[in-house]
Amino acid sequence: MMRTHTCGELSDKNVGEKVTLCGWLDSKRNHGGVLFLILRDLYGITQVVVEPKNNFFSVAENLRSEYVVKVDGEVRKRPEGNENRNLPTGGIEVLMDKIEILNTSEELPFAIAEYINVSEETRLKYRYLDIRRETLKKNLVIRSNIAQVVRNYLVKNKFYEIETPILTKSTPEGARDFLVPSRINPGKFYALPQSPQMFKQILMISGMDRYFQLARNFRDEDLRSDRQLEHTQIDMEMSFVDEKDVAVVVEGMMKEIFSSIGETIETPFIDMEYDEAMEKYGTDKPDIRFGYEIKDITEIFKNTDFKIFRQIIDSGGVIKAINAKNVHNYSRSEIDKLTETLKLNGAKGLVWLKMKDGKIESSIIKFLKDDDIKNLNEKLNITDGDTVFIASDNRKDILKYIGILRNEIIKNDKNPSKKWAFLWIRHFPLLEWKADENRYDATHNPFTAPMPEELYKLDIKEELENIKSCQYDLVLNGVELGSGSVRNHRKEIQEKIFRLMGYDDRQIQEKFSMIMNALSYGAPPHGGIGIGLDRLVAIICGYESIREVIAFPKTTSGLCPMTDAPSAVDEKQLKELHIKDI
RNA sequence: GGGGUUGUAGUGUAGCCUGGUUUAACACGUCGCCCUGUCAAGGCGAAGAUCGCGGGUUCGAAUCCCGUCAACCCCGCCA
Repeated sequence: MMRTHTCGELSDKNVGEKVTLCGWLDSKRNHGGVLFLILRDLYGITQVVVEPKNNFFSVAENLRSEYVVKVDGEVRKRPEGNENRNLPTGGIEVLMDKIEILNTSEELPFAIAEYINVSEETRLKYRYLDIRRETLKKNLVIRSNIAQVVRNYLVKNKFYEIETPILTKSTPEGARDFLVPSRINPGKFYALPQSPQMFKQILMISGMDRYFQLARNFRDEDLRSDRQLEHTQIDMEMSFVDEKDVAVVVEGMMKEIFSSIGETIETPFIDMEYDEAMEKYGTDKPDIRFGYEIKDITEIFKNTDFKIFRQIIDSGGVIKAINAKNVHNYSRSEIDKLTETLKLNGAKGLVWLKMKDGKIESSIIKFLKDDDIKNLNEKLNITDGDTVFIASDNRKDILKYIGILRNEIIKNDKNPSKKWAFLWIRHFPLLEWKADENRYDATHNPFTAPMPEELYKLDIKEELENIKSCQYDLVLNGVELGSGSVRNHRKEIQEKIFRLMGYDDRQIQEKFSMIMNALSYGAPPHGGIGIGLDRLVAIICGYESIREVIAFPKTTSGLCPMTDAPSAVDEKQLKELHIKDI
């Protein structure tokens, strides 16, 4: 072994031992006589002392930042009063005998220290230096630990880890595929998987009973702080299950993950119908660490003289309100800012009402009768300091606007009721009408099964958009962590859904032959879920951006500043792939 | 595809709105000298930027305008 200890493990117990440490020179403090070297590796930092009489003093004195060194020495207690209590190894130091330079380093673009601010672009270009820093290093360790907890848990619960192909068939559904030209088959392409969806279902049909994989999914769509071209999913599928069975497995897994980082979460998670979530929170991924329920107040204004509400109500629209309670009276400029945000998203305006020093103030105060205020108070429980926001529009758009509004209010609330708020959103609509393409589309994926009691609606045209499905989303603190469903295991139902989506028999055969064929040979009832590992780890580590928990992420334009990918390729390569140069 | 914000020594920022005392400032880092108990060590000194790139307006542009590239955020998109 090159080293006897790491830089993070020596303590009082080792005093008197001869040790050898390897690491990077974090910093050097030269006092003209005594010289301190701070050695760093993954595990921590250790102080090395070099005395002037040491034969290697001049070697040590001339070290530069991030030189890689091997130090032989003796562990000794630091002199009285010179301990560093902020450091696990701060009680001891290594009195150097000998030093060997294993490698040198150029001057760094930025110091390996937490307190140095560096732009994300520079961090990505020198990712290997960024990872040497404490934060990113810690994030990657946490991520690895979580992945390990997941594997252990699933294996313990009789899941088998099975790899599915990265080179697979392009599917017409969903996101844009990444295509890989086939050299051997001119003019043909593989696609990188958007998810192992069909393969995992086929593994159930294969009788593997329970499958999982930490699967990489690829989507050629624009990036965001919570979206990369490739992301990792905890992908799983189970046979002979209903939605509750899947939930039990996932909840158990989350419990173990959180307990591994010293956190407690409550199970079972809250169940919420999709319709209820939309009605109460205006979104299918509500952050229920906060209240701020949306209330329908259309009834209160049914006889109003306020022109805008009048028109909305007369044309079948609705009026909804949120009481921003326990925040503070919003100032005029804060309200203006909120209004601006809503308008950017297409809303027409925002009405406000607040109670200040026991008096009601409002942008529509002259239209409010005493009865209106009484009714509003009953519905919204308005007390001093509250600001109520009221928006109106048609039934469809209002939910979006009021959902955005609620999110803005949440941002101003620093007091969540709890740290981790998990919930299941259940029974999404199965189909939605796509007017521009003149067909129905699966709201989730085409393999999601309708709820058994809704099956008959598949044959009633007027009911198609009302069919509830066995789809469930897992939401944590307002973030969509994962999505799953009980699948169609009966071929004729799957066929019916494809037809509603506008595919004829020939297209079904062409595009989905593998799953359709497999479904005809005794497919068991099955269901599963895919949970975004990047998002999960990001939330746990306290980030909005998943780039902070990915070792080598891409920028928002899909570039990698470190490798310079994507890049141009040789003409020869293109020729082999039968691709014409552009 | 669209909108917004940003781009100034190695790093992070100020200056830009209101063009000229700017010889572009500050902090950290780097380099040199001093210093025997520091730990984001300290003291003294030095080097380092044609202000993302291209064009325009102007007597004069880091500063105003247009274009372009890149980063970040958002909409679309993401079953």
